[in-house]
Amino acid sequence: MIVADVAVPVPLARAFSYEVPAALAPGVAPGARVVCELGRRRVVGVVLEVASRDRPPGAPALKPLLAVVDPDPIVGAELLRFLLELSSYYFAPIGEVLRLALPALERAQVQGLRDQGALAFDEAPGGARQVGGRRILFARPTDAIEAPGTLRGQAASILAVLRANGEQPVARLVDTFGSARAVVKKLAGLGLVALEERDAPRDPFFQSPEARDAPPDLNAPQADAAARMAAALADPASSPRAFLLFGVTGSGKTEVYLRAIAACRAAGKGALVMVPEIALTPQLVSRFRARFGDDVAVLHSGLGDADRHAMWKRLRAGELEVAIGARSALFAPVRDLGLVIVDEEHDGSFKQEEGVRYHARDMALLRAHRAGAVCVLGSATPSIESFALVRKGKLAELVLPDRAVREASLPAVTIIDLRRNGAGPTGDKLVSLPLHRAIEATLKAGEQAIIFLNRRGFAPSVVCEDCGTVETCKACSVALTYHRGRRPRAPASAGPLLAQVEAQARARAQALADDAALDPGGRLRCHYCDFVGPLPPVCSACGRGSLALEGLGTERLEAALSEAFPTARVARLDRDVADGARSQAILERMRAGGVDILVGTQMVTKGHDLPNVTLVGVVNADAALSLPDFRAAERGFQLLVQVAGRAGRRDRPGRVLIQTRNPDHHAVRFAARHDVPGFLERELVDRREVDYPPFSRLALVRVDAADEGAARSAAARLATAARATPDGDAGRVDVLGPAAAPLARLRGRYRFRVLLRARDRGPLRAVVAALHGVRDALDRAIRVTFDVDPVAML
DNA sequence: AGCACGCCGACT
DNA sequence: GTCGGCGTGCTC
Repeated sequence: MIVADVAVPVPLARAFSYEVPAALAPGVAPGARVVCELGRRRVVGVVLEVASRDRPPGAPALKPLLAVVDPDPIVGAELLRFLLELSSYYFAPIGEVLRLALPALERAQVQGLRDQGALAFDEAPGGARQVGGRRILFARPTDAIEAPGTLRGQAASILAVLRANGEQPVARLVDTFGSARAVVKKLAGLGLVALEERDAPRDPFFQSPEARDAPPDLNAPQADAAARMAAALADPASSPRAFLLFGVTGSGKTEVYLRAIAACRAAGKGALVMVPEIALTPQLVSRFRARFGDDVAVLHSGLGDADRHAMWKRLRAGELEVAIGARSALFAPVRDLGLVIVDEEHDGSFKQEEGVRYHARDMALLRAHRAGAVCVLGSATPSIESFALVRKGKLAELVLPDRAVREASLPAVTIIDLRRNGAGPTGDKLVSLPLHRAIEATLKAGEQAIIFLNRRGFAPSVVCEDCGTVETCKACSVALTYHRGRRPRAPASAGPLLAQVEAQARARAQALADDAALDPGGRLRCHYCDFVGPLPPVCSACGRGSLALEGLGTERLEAALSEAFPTARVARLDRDVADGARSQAILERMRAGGVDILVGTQMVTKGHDLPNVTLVGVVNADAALSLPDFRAAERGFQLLVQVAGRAGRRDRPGRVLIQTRNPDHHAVRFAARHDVPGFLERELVDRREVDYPPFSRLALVRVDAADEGAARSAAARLATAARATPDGDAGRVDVLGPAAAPLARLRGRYRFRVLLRARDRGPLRAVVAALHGVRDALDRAIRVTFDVDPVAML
């Protein structure tokens, strides 16, 4: 009997065996999608293996496969082997990994399956997402006017929104008004709204044609790096095959990537490029398109499922040879993979923190290695893991020491000790006098400033003046952040420019004054569970005291700077004002000179060049450095270097001010000197001392449950079981904990963790495997997840 | 994860 | 007397 082992989309580690009917046999091969019955439902699975097998007598009969989905296997041999290996490395069920990696079923395929008659394909089979052509339904207000008082509630609100903002995609209305779909239909019935279905907008990355560029001349280090990679690409047997490209911001890493890709294509092979989520911008993509034309598959989250499927098929067919995308591009079915590039390899967004918790950088190295491909990790601030791999000889280091534009020099960094420097004229301690003066000078010179503050909102916490209690989220153990209400904009008077500017400044100053008096329009928000509530009039603990706003967030900083520099145009960039597209727009405005001071979080770190920025202020370096995480110093350092890199381009020297209460912290000191290798060297010493990665391997067991006692005792059981394991007992695996997670309660669930640490991977894996058995015996109200090579320790 | 089967409360 | 709550058990 021919038997197929099939990975099905359920969180089970094992594959399931099915009988291959003779009629389907030609299409059933490893990597093929098939329809099969699982329990009582039909699912789409992926064939892992096909074999002729005798069934032992008495064994229960196998169910037959019902249909083959694609004419050819959708997963190639190389990718399938890789996915299996990833699944086993992270202890992730293979079905989950495949679901993550594969594109959705096309509507036509579902139709085809239904047409085959045998199947009742009434909806997308479990696990397989179904997609159709992308059509978007728009609602547009008509000129008709309703009889007064006939509309209530959501109908009235939705109509008001449409009349105020013009037509909207119905899907967007649904985000705000849950039942918008039905309401809009009703409004259409009344003739108040017109509905129109349109094709989805063109892919934003391919909207305009891109003129082909000519490769620029390389400087010597670039040429050397490109040559080393080209040599590796030309001879698959050569070594080294994995590189760390260490180059400061502006040193021309991208050009080296482009050369490597060209060499890869010349060798008849395909290339895969991974970039951090926020770095995947039209600007970056146009550089690739300028060099390689439209033969680039851009895999991004805005891609419709149908487009995604089309990209997948074209890559798989070898029609497209280059794929570029964020983390999930790791699974792109590039044919004859010859090169894998991970840009900004230190970036945290390469680690998936949900579901299958894989690290795309680590897996990129693995995939490339198994495929015999060349792997290039690039960064201005390499991760300590990659640095350690260089030390071990696993990665060959290539250095681009200079900024590619010769006259550009690194900015001068000044550390401002917040313990010695008092508040500037704003009165806020976090806007010190030196920072204030620096902003002043920058504005006077007609240049731009970026002020970096890693805290969203107006005030990070709200505290009772009477009893000192901090308002906290009911579901999470974190302080609630105060956000201002949305305020009316200053009226756009048609007067002279100066008058307008002054009017705006007055409005902003007024807004600030209102806030000092605790504007009732403000909201308390939880940054972890997205709870939003009103600001209570009195302390919710003692019921007496009045509440005071504590600390400084980006909103307040924006207001304070607007007030202090009334003629400056101040903008803010953080998650509250901008999603992906809006943030690009704000950065574009900054680039065009429409903003003088940009206040923002992490988001200001990335994006395209801002040549007129000559001042970068880091308001509080300590926020990042004091997190309860062994990687806090590394992350803080990277952040400081990346932000500082925004200051000074071209002919203008830049200035960076770092405010801190820990001026002696090594992350601050080395960042101020732009000494990346020095920092890594020093950090390695610290890591060795505490025996953390890269000197050990970690696995984090997270336990959470709505019931605190249940979570605690489950964590204790897991820890005990880990210690009782042969490797735990023999001390080959340290078991740390159980302990309450730093965020002890999140979204109403109590969280505990057990950290496993070992010198070698084998024993660590043995313990994790043993704990899977313990988990399966636990109550289902308790959630246990295993995080191999954890990054975020919170 | 689904989706069953399976035993105890408020409704026609 | 049923409809239905979600507790545990299985899926080739």
